[in-house]
Amino acid sequence: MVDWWTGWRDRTNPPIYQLTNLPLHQYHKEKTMTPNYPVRVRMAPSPTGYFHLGSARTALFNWLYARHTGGAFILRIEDTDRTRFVADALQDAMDSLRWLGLDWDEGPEVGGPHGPYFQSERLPIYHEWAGWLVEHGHAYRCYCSEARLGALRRAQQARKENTGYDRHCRHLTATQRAEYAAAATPAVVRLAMPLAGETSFTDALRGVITFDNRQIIDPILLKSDGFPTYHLANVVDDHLMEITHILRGDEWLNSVPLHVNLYRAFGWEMPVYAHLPLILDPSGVGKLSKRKKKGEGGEELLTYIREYRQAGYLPEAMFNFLAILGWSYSADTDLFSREQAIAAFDIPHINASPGALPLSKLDWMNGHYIRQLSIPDLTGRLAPFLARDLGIPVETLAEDPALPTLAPLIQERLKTLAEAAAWLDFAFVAKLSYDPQMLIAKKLDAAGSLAALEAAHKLLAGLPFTEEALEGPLRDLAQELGLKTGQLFGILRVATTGKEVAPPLFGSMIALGRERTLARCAQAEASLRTLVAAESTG
RNA sequence: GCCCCCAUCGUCUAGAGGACCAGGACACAGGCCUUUCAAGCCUGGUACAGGGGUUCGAAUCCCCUUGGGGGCACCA
Repeated sequence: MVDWWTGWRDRTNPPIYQLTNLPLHQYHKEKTMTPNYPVRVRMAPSPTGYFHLGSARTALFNWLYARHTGGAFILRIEDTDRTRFVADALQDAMDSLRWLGLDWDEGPEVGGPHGPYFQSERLPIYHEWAGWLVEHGHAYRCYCSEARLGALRRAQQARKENTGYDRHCRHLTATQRAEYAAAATPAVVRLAMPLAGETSFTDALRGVITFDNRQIIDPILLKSDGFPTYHLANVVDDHLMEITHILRGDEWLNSVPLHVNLYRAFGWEMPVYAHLPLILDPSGVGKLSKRKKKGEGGEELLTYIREYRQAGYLPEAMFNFLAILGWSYSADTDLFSREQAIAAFDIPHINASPGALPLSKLDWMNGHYIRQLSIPDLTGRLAPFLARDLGIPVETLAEDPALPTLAPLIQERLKTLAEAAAWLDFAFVAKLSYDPQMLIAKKLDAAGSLAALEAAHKLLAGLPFTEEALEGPLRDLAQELGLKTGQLFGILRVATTGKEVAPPLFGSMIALGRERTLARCAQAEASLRTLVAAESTG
């Protein structure tokens, strides 16, 4: 067991979050140093919805940083909002994390020395520290009703002033407080922000950032229902859980000065902050997390990890893709393994600028990883998707001897596993249904196509069903008939698969087997005869 | 409205004052291969938002403008 805490304390390099007057480019040189101690980082999802793509990226970066430094990745559940609680959101988050291979060292189901890891189970801790702040004059109880707050806001809006709390309760006298307390008036606890001056901090990606303290008006720390707000809970827990680095979404940047003042009030050492760039909608407009939007082709834009999983993306592709969302592995490739990512991960190569979700790259990347799969692996992964989309029990499918023959035929054609059914349905239906017109080859009529098919049918009947045995004779036949191979094979393709675009012909026929292939030739001949008859009468 | 962040090909990005008339990837276009579709290989086009500085020298540092994003809850 690594004594990370000692290592952290004993580190000789100055902490990079110390305020610096260095110009940014100089600062960037400094920040390249990777901590010479194991970091403690956390992912803190809120169970108010399914696990989002952006959350997964944040989780991944934290996980990579922990693994890179030999540190710890902690999972903490921020379930302090009782009104937005979603029952299966926690399970979804854990499933998504595990699917991506992001294991946590402390947290739900694994425990750890800093528990509990559910904020709803840490209420006494928040009460204790909120009370401490009040006692020491860094916070105060506020008895303002929501009605008063609402009226205040409307008045401010009417006067076109900035909205915000008027600090009414900050100035209560001791006797007034005693009266409220005696009457058991519901109260919240607010942070007493400095009334003037500035708060600065260093973001590991952006350098020093300074805010005017007047911008933040005494935010609520403890709600009247006894639950903490994010601000209190996250500062208290990060300190108590000995978090050293916070990598989180850019949307938190504006509340850092609040957090800084909380750390100061407590007298606690601050962690290193790195605010990750937001992932924008593929159109580049708006952040991804807002709401379901439509993609360019009007298709649903996937936002939850579970949706990507169901759409047939591989976890290894997703991992790789998520890793390039704001971080660059190297100047000349986007493809890398989990191990390579761990070895290379660093803060300096995280990009501070927000970017659109490059979904076409995900498709390419997923196709790449599908092509890397061994055939047994591929068939194993394909089975649940085919079962789902074809309505066949998985067990039946898993035992189907045709599957290992079919899988390699489409391996290099797939962008997602979910596309498999559309390619392979022909092998799993009793009878094909398709437009007979497709049987007529280019530059041929129905009669000519029929003659070609009959000849091929006859030839096929006497041939062994192997790739080598089929190809030569069929090519020779095309020549004998004075046809291009494309013409003859096209007819056979439609006859056997019912599609003009299908997996390679001979492989498809072999997977189908002699019997079914010949039956489909016969079926196609019947269709063509009808067309011939129609042509001669019409 | 106020505050904060960001700004390189269509998109994601490399870039830490000279190695950049800017490299890679995806996408796109053309070609090769070819039984369809893919895959693969080859080739191609397109970018430092604009304007001022600093410097012998700026994609890189500073300022302004513009554009984009985010935040301003008893949500996280």
